[in-house]
Amino acid sequence: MEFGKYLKELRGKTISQRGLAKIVGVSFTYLSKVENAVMPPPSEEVLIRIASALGVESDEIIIAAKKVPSDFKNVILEVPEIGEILRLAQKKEITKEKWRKIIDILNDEESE
Amino acid sequence: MEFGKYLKELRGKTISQRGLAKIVGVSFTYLSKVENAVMPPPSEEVLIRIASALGVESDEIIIAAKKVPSDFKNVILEVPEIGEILRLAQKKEITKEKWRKIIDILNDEESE
DNA sequence: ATAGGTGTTGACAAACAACTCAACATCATC
DNA sequence: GATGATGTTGAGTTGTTTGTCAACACCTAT
Repeated sequence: MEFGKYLKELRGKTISQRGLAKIVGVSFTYLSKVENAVMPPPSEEVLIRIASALGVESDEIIIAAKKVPSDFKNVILEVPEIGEILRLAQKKEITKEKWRKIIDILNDEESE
Repeated sequence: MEFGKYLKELRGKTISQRGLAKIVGVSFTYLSKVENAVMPPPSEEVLIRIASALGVESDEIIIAAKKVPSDFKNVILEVPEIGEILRLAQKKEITKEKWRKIIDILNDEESE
């Protein structure tokens, strides 16, 4: 889904462009252009403020904007294994089942 | 490790700034500044050309430049489970052992 | 019909990213 | 001590990001 529509739907139910713009600290004309894809999605800072204003997870909105959240970036750069995982996930189609197993391992408190 | 030093070491043994610059298609003065951290690391395109000129993996040099390789970015945005994995890896310290298990699962051809 | 609230559009701008070019300094070597 | 190969530095350039401001158009209720 395209970011503009995503934002428009998310905002439309609750608040006006001017209202959100005021809270977030940008101009409402800017929001309009973003919603209509006249302009690309905002910077991560602005996205985070939008998320908190609209009550959604900031990761969600940042990813909807097709950006990599910078806290993700930090883990990727620090943990070398992540690189290998990403490379594998890219090459082969990984089943839901496998992902579930993996997440189970990460969540497992016992084996520590 | 800082990128400038990394590049200087990598290049220094084999070739001059002018030599590398010629192959890569940038000015040697630029390389000098990058090596001395007067300027930030180059764009991903240039990093990739440097990698191939120096015979290293491009992911390695891109990560050394503290950037997220764009093929990584694609997987992250497409596979929602990755987000969850990154979030978990960020919160808790994950043991090498667990990472090994995970990579084993991803490599496992049998269970498919 | 006008006042208030809404969204859209065009033109512009500041800050940053990603460089180049000219000039200079250093060092080995012939 | 001139030549050539190397690395450094200052100033400027070009394009992209990330916005702003002024003006307008629409719709609704008074």
